Amino acid sequence: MRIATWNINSIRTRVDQVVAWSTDRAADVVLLQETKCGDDDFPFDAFTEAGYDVVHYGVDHWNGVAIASRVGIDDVQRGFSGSVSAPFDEPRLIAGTCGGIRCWSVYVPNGRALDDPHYLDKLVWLERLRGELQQHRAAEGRSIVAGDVNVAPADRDVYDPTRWRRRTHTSPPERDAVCRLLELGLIDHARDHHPDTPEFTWWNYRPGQFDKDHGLRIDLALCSSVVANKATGVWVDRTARAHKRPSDHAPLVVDLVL
DNA sequence: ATGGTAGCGCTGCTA
Repeated sequence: MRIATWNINSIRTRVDQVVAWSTDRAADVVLLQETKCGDDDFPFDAFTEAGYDVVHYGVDHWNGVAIASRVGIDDVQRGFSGSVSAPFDEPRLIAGTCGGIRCWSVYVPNGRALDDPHYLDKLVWLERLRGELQQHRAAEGRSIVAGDVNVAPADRDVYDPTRWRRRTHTSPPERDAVCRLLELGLIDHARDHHPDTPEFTWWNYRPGQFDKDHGLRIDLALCSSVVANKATGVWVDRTARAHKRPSDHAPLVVDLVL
């Protein structure tokens, strides 16, 4: 079983490349973020023709999350449970059960800047995510919570920590919020497998950033212990980022033997 | 200290 997470920065721009990648890599489940379209504009047919079912949660040209699966999708949840006033009403969360694994595709708010109100929104969003995952016991059984978390959990996940100090993605409150997700019992599988040489998942579009590997590890695959124990590998597919018109993120892949 | 690129959609916002 191969599960991937990938912020694709507009599905309409990259549908061919996403479907081809999923097929070429034989991904069973692909958790997508930043589809940047409403449900009516999502290119379902391209996935269906390739053998993938898709569930999508999008409203307009911002955010948007989806799950593509060739092992079925059941019990779909779009967004948070309960009331969904701002800042919890954006399409940043979708869950479904695929091949016996509860899969969560999450797109955490960026935060913009430490002195911007959206930064506080990011913190409360992460706390609500923690509550949602606790309520649904996502750390138990077979679960994976993956996506663009927009937080680099530690300095080793940043190409130049000094340059990134006192900015979003690295601030202590954001990192504490990610720690609290792990305290549920979820496991940052990529960190545990590559503790000394973290693989970045995002690079600024600015020329040279990818080639110099000036990136961040902000896409995470948080696994329940059952799933982590069945994982045989976790890796970032940098070839996707080398595409002639790539997303600014590369896919993060988790391989499991169930 | 600044600006560099990309996507959306049409002017500037978001990342």
